[in-house]
Amino acid sequence: MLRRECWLDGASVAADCLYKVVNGAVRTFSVLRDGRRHIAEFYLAGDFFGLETNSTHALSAEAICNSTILVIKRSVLAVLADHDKDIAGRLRDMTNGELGRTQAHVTLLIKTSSERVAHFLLEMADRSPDTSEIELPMSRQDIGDHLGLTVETVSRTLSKFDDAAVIGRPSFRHVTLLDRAALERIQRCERKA
Amino acid sequence: MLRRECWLDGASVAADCLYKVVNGAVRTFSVLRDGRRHIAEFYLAGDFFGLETNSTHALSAEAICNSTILVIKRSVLAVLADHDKDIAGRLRDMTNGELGRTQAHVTLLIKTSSERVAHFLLEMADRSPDTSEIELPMSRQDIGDHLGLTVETVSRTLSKFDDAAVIGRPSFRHVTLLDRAALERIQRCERKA
DNA sequence: CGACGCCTTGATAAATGTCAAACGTCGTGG
DNA sequence: CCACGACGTTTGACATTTATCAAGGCGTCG
Repeated sequence: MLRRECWLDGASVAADCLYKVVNGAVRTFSVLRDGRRHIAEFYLAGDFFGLETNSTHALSAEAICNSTILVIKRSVLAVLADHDKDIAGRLRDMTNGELGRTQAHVTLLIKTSSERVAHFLLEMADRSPDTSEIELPMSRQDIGDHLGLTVETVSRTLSKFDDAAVIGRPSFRHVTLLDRAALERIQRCERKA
Repeated sequence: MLRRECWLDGASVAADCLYKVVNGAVRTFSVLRDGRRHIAEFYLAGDFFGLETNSTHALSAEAICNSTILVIKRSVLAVLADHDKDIAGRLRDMTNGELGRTQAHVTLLIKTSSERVAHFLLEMADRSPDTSEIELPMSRQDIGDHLGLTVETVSRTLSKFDDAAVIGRPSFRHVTLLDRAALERIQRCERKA
């Protein structure tokens, strides 16, 4: 179990283990030479991370609040998977899911700032216990680094949504979805083919 | 075997099969409601595609020149994988590789236009038989849709590289890397952590 | 030779980033 | 308990990047 601000170096530790967020929140990220940081994904309670075993583009991981993390040795998992088809299948499904989410994120990054923020809010809402009340564990900076936007743009976009009564902001880290349909209209994008 | 401009609907066909490019080139893509298109990946001779089995964000595929495609039924593959650990392992490695490439592409999309184009050229060069002579099977529009840029920006960036004697352009679809180090400097970005 | 498609280039506009300042919130220490 | 300071957030003015619109060039194929 790991506690707040524990840090996992992408190059050394991550590839060796699989992790499960028991409670709290984790971000996986990479830092560019010039200091820009990209947050690949946020993982909330119940999520698994560390699935990517590709060595060249390994990500690092950090807890963003007090968190409890379950660590699973890959070597142990491999043995289990060899004997249990169900475990192997679930591993495969998780990797496929991660691939799908990553591809969706790629699509997200070619959109406008409003579309990105709307998508992010809807996604967070869907992952929350209450689908219209969002407790954000991450800062605006984190959101920006995840969406490929600056803090200022994230903040301005949220203000715009607030002005349009699409969301409410009882506090910095707490967002209320007032008009989900509007958000979905803004985030509009994906089509069958 | 499929011929030029054959089209695979992401929703129906793709999830059922795995494909191998015997020769030619294929693009996987999704189209947004407003007409914007995003090309997820280009696949050249020897590459496999159709690994993503995630239903919600399924991609479509198209050949971009005369191509020969090998089609592998997933149901058959599953049976083979059950009996042959080697096949299962290779499937897993391919999926992991795809995940890594997709994550790298996400990182790419937060960079500037020059960095994106430089990265693209280096990647294509590495996948070419001759690592400094690139035959591009795709149009500028395709490159733009892959990098999240407009045709004009792609063209201007190439012209800039040309002016700086970083690349040569004997013809539209043929690029020569004159100064690989410069490209790598431009594309500079990823750091260990 | 001419038409068409693709590519390049230029002028302009829109979106987002940068820089700077003010505001709130929260934790700390007087 | 209140005052202060640090930090995260918001907002504004301005700069830069990239998209958009428009025109012209080049190459290919009928």
